[in-house]
Amino acid sequence: MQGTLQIQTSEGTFCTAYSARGLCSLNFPGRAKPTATEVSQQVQHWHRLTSKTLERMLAGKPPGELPPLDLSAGTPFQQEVWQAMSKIAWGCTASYGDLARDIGRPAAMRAVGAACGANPIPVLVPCHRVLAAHGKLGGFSSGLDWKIKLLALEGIVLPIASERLAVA
DNA sequence: GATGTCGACGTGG
DNA sequence: CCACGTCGACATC
Repeated sequence: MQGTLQIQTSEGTFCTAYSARGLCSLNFPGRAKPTATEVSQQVQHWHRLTSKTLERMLAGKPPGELPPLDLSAGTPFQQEVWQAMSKIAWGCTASYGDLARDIGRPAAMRAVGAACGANPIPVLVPCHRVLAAHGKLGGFSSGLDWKIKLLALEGIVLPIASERLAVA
């Protein structure tokens, strides 16, 4: 670990941690002690990108340039899931089943859900853009209210069951 | 239609 | 073992 830093936002203080490879974790306000350490120039640069990205997203704008993300902490399966997740564009959504199909394990949707919950970098690795099938909200380990807020910021409107029936 | 139960998957406790 | 951020199939009213 190369260091830990904080980001002050209108929503509270986020905590970040960096490895030699890039950003390796991000915590919502209140989920970790706001400690900070001295860091290298390299990490300071990454942290500027992280802060900027977070601010943009909280302002309802697309993320812009991301710092390198170090997902090597997860198991191979989790890394596959997280990588598939990062490919979901801003303002778009996918279901747990979709992700399972993307990584070639159509029956592993439940495991995908578990992997989403283990995501070390929420928001930047957009776990909130993953909904249950048929546009239902699904769950969110760091608090459903965050998921709702983030979706709203991206202009995503949840389909309603009765609407789907009308279309079909 | 609206419910209820079942099995499949990977990981951590 | 079990519990999870799931899902579709099938069974039954």
